[in-house]
Amino acid sequence: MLSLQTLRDQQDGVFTPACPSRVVLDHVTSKWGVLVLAALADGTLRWGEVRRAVGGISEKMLASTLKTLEADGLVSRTAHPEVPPRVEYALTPLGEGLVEAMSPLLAWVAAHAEEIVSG
Amino acid sequence: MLSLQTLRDQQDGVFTPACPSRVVLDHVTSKWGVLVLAALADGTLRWGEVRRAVGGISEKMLASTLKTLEADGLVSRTAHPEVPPRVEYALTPLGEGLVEAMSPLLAWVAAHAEEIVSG
DNA sequence: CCGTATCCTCACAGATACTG
DNA sequence: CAGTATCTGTGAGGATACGG
Repeated sequence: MLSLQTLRDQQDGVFTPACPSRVVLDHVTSKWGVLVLAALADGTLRWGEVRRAVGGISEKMLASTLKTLEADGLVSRTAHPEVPPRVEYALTPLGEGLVEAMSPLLAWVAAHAEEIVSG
Repeated sequence: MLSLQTLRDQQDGVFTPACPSRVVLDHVTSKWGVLVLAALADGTLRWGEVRRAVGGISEKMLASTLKTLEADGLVSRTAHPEVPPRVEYALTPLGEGLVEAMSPLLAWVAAHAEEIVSG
């Protein structure tokens, strides 16, 4: 099974406290990051659509989560100069790779959530 | 690609605000949860070994993280009645399944961290 | 419609000290 | 060795109001 030790055998010092992977892991596994990325997996969404798709996220946290993901190069933002304004968010190729890597985790959690909370 | 919508098509209401999967997702993607689980993927570890394997985690957070994971049925705790005390932690079958589902994500983050932070 | 700005709070998290 | 106890702060996150 893939363990921390296995990863470190392949890549020296990975996931040690000072390693950048710790920062990326924090972004990716932030409270809302996973859900926003998964929401965009279907394709481009507008701001309000992301908000509804995720559900329960405040405007402030959506803005901040999208900014972090955009700064990380995982999500792209396209503003259309119209009235009323239209802004669209989509996964970058990098973000698509990440969502694929997250998929088994999401599927597992969806499948086992009931078992765990009732357990 | 696996999206929120895809998951909801298969399982009505999953990952909506009131769904238990949100709680499980929070536990699993907590700051230290991922790293502790990955550390245990190699096999049984003693308290101090987990602490060293993860790196940078305080005693308080290790205790609290292990408790949450144990309560979720993902990690088992075995206290050996010896002096000095010896306590061992291991993944349960459920936890092993979770770690397998997390593996692609960890591998992806390890592979792309540098690329992301350097922007 | 798509955000910013502001204020507030509470639980996450670190540091330190101590115990069976 | 394997924790618990306590104190403290920081910032993630929510609510509300407002602006382009």
